[in-house]
Amino acid sequence: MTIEEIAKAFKELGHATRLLVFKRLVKAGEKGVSVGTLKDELGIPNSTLSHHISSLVSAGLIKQQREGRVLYCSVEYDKLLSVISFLQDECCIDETK
Amino acid sequence: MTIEEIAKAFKELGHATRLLVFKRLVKAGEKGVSVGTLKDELGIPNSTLSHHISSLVSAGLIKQQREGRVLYCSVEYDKLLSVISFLQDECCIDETK
DNA sequence: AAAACATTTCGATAATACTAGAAATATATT
DNA sequence: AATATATTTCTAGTATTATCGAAATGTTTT
Repeated sequence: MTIEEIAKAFKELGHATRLLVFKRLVKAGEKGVSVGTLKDELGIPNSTLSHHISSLVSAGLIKQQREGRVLYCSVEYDKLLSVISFLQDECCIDETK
Repeated sequence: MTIEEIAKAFKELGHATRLLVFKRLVKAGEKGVSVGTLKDELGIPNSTLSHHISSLVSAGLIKQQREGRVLYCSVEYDKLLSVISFLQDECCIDETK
C-alpha cells in the first residue's frame, strides 16, 4: 500500500457521515447493511448517501453486493486491517532511538 | 472523543503531504522535528507546509514548541492512541453476533 | 538597532468536495 | 407490460481546501 492509498482511506473516513456509515457496516459484519437501511437510519437523502458510499468504495474501504433489488454494503476488512497496521507499524512509537 | 473529533483527525491525515509529515514526526519521537527541517526534507514551500502543519495542530494530532527561533513539531500521542483505539474498538470485527 | 534567520499570515486563484432535488436505471411483482 | 421499489446519475449551487509568492512577524546575533 502506497502512502497515497493510505491517505485516500483516511480522507474518506474523515467525514462524520461516512465515518458513521463505516462504523455501522463494521458492526453489521459479513452481510452488511442495505443502502435503504442506511438511508433510514441516518436520515439523509438518497443522492447524498449514494455519493458518500461511492467515496468509501473508491477508497477500497467497503464493497457492494446486489441481492434482488437491494444493494448491500459491507466492509473490506483487508483495507481496515491495512489502515490499522499502518498506524501501528509505520507510525509506531519508537523510543529506542 | 466525539465522532466529529475522530472524523476531523482522519480528515487531516487524509492528505499525502500531511500524512508524510505525521509519519516523520512519529518516527522522530519526543522532541519532534523543526518546520525548517520538514520543509527541506519534503521540498515544499514555507506557506504550504505551514498550512498543513496548522491543520494537523487543529485536529490535535501534533503540537509545536518553540526553542529559540526554531519551532519544533511533535506528535500528540494521546490523539494517535485515541484514533488507533477507535479503529480497534468502535470498528472492531465482531463475529459473535 | 540592523541584519539574518525561521516561520506565519495575507491575498488570490484553482481545484475539489458537499448537498440535494429531479430524472434515469435496474430489478421485482402483479 | 404496467407498476412499485431500490438505488444511482445528472445537474447545479454553495462551500471548503490546496497552493504558493510576497509581505509581515518574531527571534537571535552582531
